[in-house]
Amino acid sequence: MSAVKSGQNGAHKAAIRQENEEQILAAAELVFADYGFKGATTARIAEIAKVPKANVHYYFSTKEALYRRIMEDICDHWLEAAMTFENSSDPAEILRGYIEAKMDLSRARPHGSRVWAHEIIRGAKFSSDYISTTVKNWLDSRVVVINRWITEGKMDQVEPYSLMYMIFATTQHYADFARQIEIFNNDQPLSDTQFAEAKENVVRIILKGVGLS
Amino acid sequence: MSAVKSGQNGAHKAAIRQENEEQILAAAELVFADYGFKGATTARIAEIAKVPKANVHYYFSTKEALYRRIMEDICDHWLEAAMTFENSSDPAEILRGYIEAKMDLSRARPHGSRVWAHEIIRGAKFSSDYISTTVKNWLDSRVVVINRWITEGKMDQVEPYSLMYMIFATTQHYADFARQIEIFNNDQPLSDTQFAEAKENVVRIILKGVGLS
DNA sequence: ATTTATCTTGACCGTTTGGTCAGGTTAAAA
DNA sequence: TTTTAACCTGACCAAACGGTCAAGATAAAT
Repeated sequence: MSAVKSGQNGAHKAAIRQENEEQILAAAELVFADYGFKGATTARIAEIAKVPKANVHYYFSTKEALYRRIMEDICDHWLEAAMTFENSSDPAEILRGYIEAKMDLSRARPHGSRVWAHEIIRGAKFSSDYISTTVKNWLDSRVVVINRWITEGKMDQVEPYSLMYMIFATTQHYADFARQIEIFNNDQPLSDTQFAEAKENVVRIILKGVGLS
Repeated sequence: MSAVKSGQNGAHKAAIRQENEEQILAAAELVFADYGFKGATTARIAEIAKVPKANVHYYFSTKEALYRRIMEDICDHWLEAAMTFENSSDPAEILRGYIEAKMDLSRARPHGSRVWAHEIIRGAKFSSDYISTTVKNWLDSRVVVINRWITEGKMDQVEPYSLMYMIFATTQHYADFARQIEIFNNDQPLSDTQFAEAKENVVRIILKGVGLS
């Protein structure tokens, strides 16, 4: 018997596998977030996941396989946030919704954002395909939407890419540079209230900045 | 004789030392920018600097000493840009000048920005003192200036920290995420013209966003 | 009860790591 | 010219690295 109870038909084994994989994935996300792919060590991941190092390699054949799996999970979550950027309805509400979704993602999964940051800073060696296809297609279609809003006179004539980069940068900054923000905030992580206010400030400045308020 | 000629009084030796140190420092900045402190290797630094690995340790006793030196140089350059944020004259011009100075810094020294990003993402293990003293003091004094502008009715009532974080994030994004931007730009680095336009767009959105245009 | 498939892990392997060092070269000082 | 101080580097080392493996433990299937 273990902490995970057996229902029937090998449910116990399946549960053990799931629990171990989750523990290893969570540990890996943290370690990759701190050190990037090259700097991270499987020994440290095993230590945090509280399993022997050999067990990490039992569930994930190589460090690279584990890293790719982490990247997939991160991309899935990013896509979820991206979905909030629809092309119907009111521009201000759409932009607000997307900025808030990205801010919330930075708050809920800060490690994921930091892994992504490492990946891009180093030159997107593992993810350039994903960026040049999935992400680029998504971005280009949003650019079309923004340009339509501009043509329709709904907002200022801003360069859509510059605007999107500003949104990417600012929202992810609250995850990637959380430690710096914490130091400026008298060594205290932003409280839920402070974060909610930051979110509102970001939305307000950007919306007004592009003539949407 | 070597490529570096002797003037007199040990000038040759001094010149050799300077040239080697510069070559090692340039290589180290690049490698630390790619991999962070832990992921970087002295062998790779030596390879890029085109000196034997033992020579790297002759000029810089340890990898950590080399890293600290790089961080010092980065901080010096950041301080230069920070100086453009004066507390006299027109708010719009001051903010514009600072944003442009930070964008130019991202363009001129992208590796430095990426080293800094690694450092903070990992938790500012080497630089928390510098941030909590020099940088925090500078930031807090700028916050006072911005609050004065607000009191004087010169700009909107924006939370100064949120604004500064937005400027940090957006300007540094053009260095740290240059590879991602390059992919979006059809695998071409931003040209000087594109970069100048991006700079102007950032300035325009932020200035208007805080009611300064 | 026995077999089978999965899970577990200490010990180990070849390679890479940061760092050392002895012995050599070069150029400035005496 | 001789001495001295600085520079150079191949060879080396202990520790840490990603990954392997054989032998054992556990639980599902027969």
